Amino acid sequence: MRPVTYTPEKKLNNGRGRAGVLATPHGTIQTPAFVGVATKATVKGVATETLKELGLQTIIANTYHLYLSPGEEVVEKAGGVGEFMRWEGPTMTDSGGFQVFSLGSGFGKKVSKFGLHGTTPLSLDEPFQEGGSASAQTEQEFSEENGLAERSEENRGPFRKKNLAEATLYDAELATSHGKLAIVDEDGVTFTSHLNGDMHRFTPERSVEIQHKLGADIFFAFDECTEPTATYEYQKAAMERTHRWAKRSLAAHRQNIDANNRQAIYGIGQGGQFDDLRQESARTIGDMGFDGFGLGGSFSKKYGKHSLQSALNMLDYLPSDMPVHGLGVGEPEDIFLGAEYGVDTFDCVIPTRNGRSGTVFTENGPINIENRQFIEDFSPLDPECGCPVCRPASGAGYTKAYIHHLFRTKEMLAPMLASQHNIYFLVHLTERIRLSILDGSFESFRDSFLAKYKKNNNS
RNA sequence: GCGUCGGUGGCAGAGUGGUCAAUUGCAAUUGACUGUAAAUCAAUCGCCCUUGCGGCUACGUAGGUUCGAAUCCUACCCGGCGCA
Repeated sequence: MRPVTYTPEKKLNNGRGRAGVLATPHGTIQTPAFVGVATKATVKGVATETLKELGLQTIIANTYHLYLSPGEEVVEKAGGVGEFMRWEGPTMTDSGGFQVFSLGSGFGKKVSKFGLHGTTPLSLDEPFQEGGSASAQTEQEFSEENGLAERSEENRGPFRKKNLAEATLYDAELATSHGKLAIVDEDGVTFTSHLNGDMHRFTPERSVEIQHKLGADIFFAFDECTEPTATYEYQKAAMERTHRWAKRSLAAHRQNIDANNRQAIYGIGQGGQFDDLRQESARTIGDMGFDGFGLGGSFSKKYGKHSLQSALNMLDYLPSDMPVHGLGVGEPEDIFLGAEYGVDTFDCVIPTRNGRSGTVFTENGPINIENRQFIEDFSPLDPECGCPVCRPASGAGYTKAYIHHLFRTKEMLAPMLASQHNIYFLVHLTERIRLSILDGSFESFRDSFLAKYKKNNNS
C-alpha cells in the first residue's frame, strides 16, 4: 500500500475535472484543494495555528530554501518539516527545480554539454548551441527588476565545502566568476551567488535525499522548469532531461524502503507551450510509476493568457485517477480552469505575496487596499467573506480603513491580515469549487463567480 | 545691537554662473506580482499643452551685474549659533 492514495468521488461531465480525497499519513485532503506555500517552513506572515483556521488542509515547503537554511539535517532532527513548524496535517515539499528557473533565468542560465567529469569547461560567455540560454534577460535587467539588496539575505546560506568542491571540479572558473550563473548539466544544476560566492549543487538524487530528510508526505522529483518563452528545441531538451531526472529521482526514492513507506513522490511534466511536448511529457512521466503528477511550468500572465490552458491538455494523457498537483497555479480564474481539467491540488504564492503588497482578493475582483479611496471605508475587505479578518468570532471584523491605515503606517499586522484573508479566500474558493463539482453545479458556479469577479477588471 | 552661518520643490537635503524644472532619500499617486533571491519591484510626482532636444512660472523678498543667475553683488525679511 502506497503512503498516499487518491480516491475520486465525482467527475465533471467533461470526464476531466473531479472531486476526490487524497489520503496521506498525516490526514486526508478533500480535493480540489488549495495548498499553502510555506517555502521556508512558514507561510509568510501567518502563524501555523492560524493556518487551520483559514481552512488550509496542507502546506508545501521548498527543498532548496530549507537546504540553505537551516539545512535538511536540522529539519530531520526536528522530526520533519511538518513537526518543525508544528503543522500536524499533510505536507509537501517542492524539489528545488523551480529555482533552476527562477535563479537560472535571472543569471542567464546556461546549459553545459559537459557533465561533472567533463575535461573542458564551457566558456561562460559562449552561447550554448544545444538550445542556448533559456533566457534573453540580461543580468542588468534582472537587477533592475529584483533589487540587489534583497538577494543578499536570501542567499546568505551556510557555506558548503562539499558543494564547492563539486562545483570546482565541474568548472574552476565558476569559483572566481562569483556565480553569475545557474548552470545546468546532464547530472544536475550548479547554483551560485555572485554576492557571496556560495555555490550549491543539486542533482535528482541529492534533491530526493534532502526531501527524504524533510520528510513531507508528498514530494516532487527534481525537474527543470523552463522559461515559457524558450524555443521548441530548448523546451524539448529540457523536457527530456527532466524525464531522465525523473527516472533517477524515482529510482533514488525507491531505494529507500523507509521513505517509500512514508512518503509519496510526484513526477513533474514539462513541455512549455508546445502541445506535442506536453503530451509526450504526460505519457512519459505518467508511465514511470510515480504516485502523482506535478503540472510543471510557469503560468504568469506575462507569458501569455493561454499558457495554462494548453498545458492542462496534457492531463488527458495521464493514467486516470493519478493525483495531479498544479505547481504555482493559484489565480482564481486559473483554479477554475485547473479544476475543470482535473487538477486536484494547487499551490501558489499569490495570496501571501500579493497580500504583502496590499492586493486583496474580493468577490468583486482584487483591490489594492493601500489606495487612497479606502482611507475612510469602514466596511470589511470583502462583505461576503467569512474569514477571521473580515468576520472574527469575537464580533465585527477589521475594516478596509483600518487595514489601509496599517499598510500606510507599515505596521507588520497589515501584511499578516491581508495574507490571511487572501489565503482564506483561495482556500474557500477551491472548496466551493469542490462542492460545486459534487453537487453538479460547477459550470454555473464558475460562470457566476467569474462574471462578478471580472466585472471591474477585465483582465 | 554686533559678528557669523544659513534660507532650494510636501519634508529632509544636494547643487554654488550655462548641459537645472533642479541629484538623492522620504512622503504622495498609481501599477505589477501564478511550484517566493519579494514585508518586494516599477512608473509618475511645478503649471500648460499640439507631450516636444515645447511654452510658462520657480530655488526667502526686492533690486542689480551678466549674453546667461538657484548659483555673483546690494538692501530687506526670517532662522541657528557666538558676543554684548
